[in-house]
Amino acid sequence: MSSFQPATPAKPPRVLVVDDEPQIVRALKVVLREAGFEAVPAETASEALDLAAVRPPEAAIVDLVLPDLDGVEVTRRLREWSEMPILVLSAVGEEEQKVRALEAGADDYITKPFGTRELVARLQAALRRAGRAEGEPSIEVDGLEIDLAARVVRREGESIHLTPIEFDLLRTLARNRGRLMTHRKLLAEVWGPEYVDDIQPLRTHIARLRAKIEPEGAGGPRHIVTDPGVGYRFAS
Amino acid sequence: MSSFQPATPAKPPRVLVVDDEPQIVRALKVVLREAGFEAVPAETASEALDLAAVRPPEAAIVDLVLPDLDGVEVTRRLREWSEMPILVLSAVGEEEQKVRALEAGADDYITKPFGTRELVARLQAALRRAGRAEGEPSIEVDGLEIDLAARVVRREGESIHLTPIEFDLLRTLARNRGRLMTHRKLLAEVWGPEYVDDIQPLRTHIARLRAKIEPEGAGGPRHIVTDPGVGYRFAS
DNA sequence: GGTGAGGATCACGAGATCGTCACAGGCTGA
DNA sequence: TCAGCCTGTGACGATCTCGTGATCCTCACC
Repeated sequence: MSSFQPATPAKPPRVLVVDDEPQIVRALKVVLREAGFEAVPAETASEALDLAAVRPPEAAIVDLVLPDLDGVEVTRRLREWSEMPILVLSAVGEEEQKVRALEAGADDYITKPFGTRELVARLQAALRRAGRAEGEPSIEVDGLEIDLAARVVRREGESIHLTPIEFDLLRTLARNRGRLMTHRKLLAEVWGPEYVDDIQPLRTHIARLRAKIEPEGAGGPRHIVTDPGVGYRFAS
Repeated sequence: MSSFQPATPAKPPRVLVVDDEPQIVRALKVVLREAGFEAVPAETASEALDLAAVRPPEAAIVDLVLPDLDGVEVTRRLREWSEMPILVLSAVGEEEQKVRALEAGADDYITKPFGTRELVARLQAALRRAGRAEGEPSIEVDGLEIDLAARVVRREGESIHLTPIEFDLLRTLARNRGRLMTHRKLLAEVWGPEYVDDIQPLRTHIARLRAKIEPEGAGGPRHIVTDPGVGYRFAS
């Protein structure tokens, strides 16, 4: 997902628009369509979160003021499992709010009234940034070798058979080695956003994965480390 | 890019600051240093482009108005070879300018006057996108290293295990280092707004946190300082 | 020297979370 | 059809986390 060419809109990128003022939603719908996007409207935070979970959009535009949760909270919840660009809209330009939103993981904070061209330009800038992917080298840590492209894992030179879920799990952890991955992030990445609450299967597969890749005699797990109450981490 | 391993980020990320008004440059220098960055100043576009070419910074903050070329042109030229986050500053908030800057490849457009905390928050948001690794800076104070993105805390290079509440507490204090955090503010941030009066649990967790992060033999706590009757402060 | 308020520390227990296991359903290829 | 593999489920004991309340410390003030 990198080229947003209004020219050939085979499948326009979907943008979640969360605002409880109908006229704003309507206006944004028009503006976005003209810019080559498809607006997916939501009036409340919970509706937005549900929509995003069922079918993740390419980006989200969230009003700060909503009937149930505020925009910052929506940002935080989306960020629990998604890296999608999030733009927060607001009538107030208070600095404290901006900092809160940006620290919660928003990509931009736009104060109303805003020009529609500016909005589109900012959205495209955010998408451009998000699209910059990185090549996947193979990873080697401590006798364990993970070839991401070939989908092969070796320990001490000997290849280990992993099931699809096990490999996805390991890949996700290894890509972010050293970094803590929350349960929700792992579940979203491996199973899909609608599974962010199903922790038990995650536990089971972590156990199976450990049985295959962790060295035998060691005291505790060396590669996949548990952070109780938060998630797992692939030790670097 | 793929080089993670901020492992031992003794070197602060460098940020190119391009502005021909000395007082702005000076102010930004202070702000950036406090936020854990090193400012590399340039007064003209050509100087900035040379500096960036010789030793590419992690990000750039560019004023729209410069003696030789304007900020949009600087953005365009940097974008010819670099993906670094670029923030454009300007006194005018005219939409046309914003669109031009963003379309030229700028990551954000900030209108003066701006709050310094907002600027830092936007810079960090842009870096988070760009690198993924160095987004939220890892804070290092006196042998204690807090990697907010990875959710890892190290003392003397050795990683320390913190429980979720302990980490949230430390993160909140560290993000506001130097600033006094009242009991109520800490409680609201870490436990939630409805717990602002439950001071005793806060005390307990501060004690546990200190036991883990404070150096052994020292006289009193060095990192987390008590302000009797008011709150706590993370010493910078 | 006594007193009191605010803070630090500690041990404890309730409750949440984790790892593990056996089992059953579903899918696939022989 | 059947065997083998993959996956999710539910239950269990083990482990960890966190708030509580008691106790101790520190310091200012009388």
